[in-house]
Amino acid sequence: MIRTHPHMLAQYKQQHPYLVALDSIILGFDGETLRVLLVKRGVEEETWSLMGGWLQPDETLDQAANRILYELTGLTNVYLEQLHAFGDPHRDPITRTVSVAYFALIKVADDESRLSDAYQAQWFSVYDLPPLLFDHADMVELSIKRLRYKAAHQPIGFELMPEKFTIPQLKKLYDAIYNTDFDKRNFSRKILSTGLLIKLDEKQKGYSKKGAFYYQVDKAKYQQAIESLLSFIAN
Amino acid sequence: MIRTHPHMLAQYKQQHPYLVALDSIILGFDGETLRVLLVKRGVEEETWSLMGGWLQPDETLDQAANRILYELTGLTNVYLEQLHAFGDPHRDPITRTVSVAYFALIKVADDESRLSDAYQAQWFSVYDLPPLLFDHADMVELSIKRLRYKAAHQPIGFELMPEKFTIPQLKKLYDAIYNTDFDKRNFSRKILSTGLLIKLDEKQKGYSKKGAFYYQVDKAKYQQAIESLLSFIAN
DNA sequence: AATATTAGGTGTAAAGGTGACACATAATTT
DNA sequence: AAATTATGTGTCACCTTTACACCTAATATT
Repeated sequence: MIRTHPHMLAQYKQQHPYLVALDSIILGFDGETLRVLLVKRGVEEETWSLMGGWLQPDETLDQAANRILYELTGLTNVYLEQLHAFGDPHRDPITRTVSVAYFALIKVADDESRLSDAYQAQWFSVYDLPPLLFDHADMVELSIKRLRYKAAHQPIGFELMPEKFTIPQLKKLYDAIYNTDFDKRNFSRKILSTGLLIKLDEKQKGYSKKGAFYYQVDKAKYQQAIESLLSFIAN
Repeated sequence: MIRTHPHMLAQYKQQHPYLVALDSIILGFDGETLRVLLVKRGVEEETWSLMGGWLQPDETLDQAANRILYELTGLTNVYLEQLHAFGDPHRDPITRTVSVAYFALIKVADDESRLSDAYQAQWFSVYDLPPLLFDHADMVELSIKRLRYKAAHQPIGFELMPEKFTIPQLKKLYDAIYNTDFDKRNFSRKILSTGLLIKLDEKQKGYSKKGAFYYQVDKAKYQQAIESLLSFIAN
């Protein structure tokens, strides 16, 4: 039995334990700019940082990341994915800490009201960030890369949209993600050809004269698309 | 100063530290089958496992993964990439351990001779694995998915090829990765159209009657291709 | 009431890439 | 000298992508 192997235990006891933290890059889209949610955590009043917390003894990493996200936003069922583990020996000057970064995509509208007051949370443009704690700027940078990479291969952008949205709104999101200006005609054709959107009868009022039709995601098809992506790649 | 903030330190002291391990999924290709290098580590004589080790106080995660890979294979400058952190509370029954898994792609020819004897290392087909320690089977599974995903979008397959190789050999690698049989004519057209290969004058002898020309990777262009992928995606 | 304005939405044609398939070629074996 | 076997080039139909033009709906202006 491994469980009680004496050499094994000795080998374990020689090792140094470290603190394990989780940090979340919470990305949102306000209709114009790609934004990241930053907080002033507890006692670190001077510096903006990512929302984070410690791994508890009874949790998996995913559970911990979800818990921490919930503590700040009150949201569950959020798109949340492990990004990368950061383990530079000096990344946290107080004590050696390995941080597992997660990135979350949320619908800003959902959020607004529910934000916990305890953290002085605020949305910042990802292209104009304040100085951040530790290596959190690296984490944000990597998350943008990951978002660009994924959004190019998977219909992941919907995670940042409200329940109903227009094609021009979605185009603005992709413009913001890639910092460019896609052709509206080709963009809408490409998006609609995925068959993942359901056109609603309702039009958006106020923003433009003509008004654009609202769409919503066909959740069943969307789920299927995300899941079948891997088999699909291999022809 | 954060460094000496009293509340801060108190907060840190309440936390539980855990052991941090690294495990490497070392993938190779022998010309026919995609293989993973497994070991019988130290005292765990009964079970095959991934090569792994503990994070040392002075190392980054990448450094630790490289060190551990070197200990087994004697190789440096290997394609090595962080895969995922695994942190189920009970994944290691002896004590709570968070393991950061890395996946490595190596040229089997390189390896052969240099393998350390200390670990009883052996290559196994990824499609026919023995029972593995802890959650190592999950790690291997995830690494195959990642490899399939990446190889579909990036010219990463070359990492598994020897310095010079033929197009039919490369096709066999892709056949093995995707468990399929690509059309040789379309495959070679697609590969050559990347402009990443340099044709050599030399032909492979012995394997077939006609013999296939050897190619090698244009390393400058390859490096550029890997790096420029992100900007490239956004048109 | 008529016209101008503005953003939404549809259409189209050229160019490029992909997939399915046939055949010529080089070198070894018989 | 003929047969064999895997290499490597060629072609054609089809689909996707790109670039660009114009019509439309609804509000704003005169």
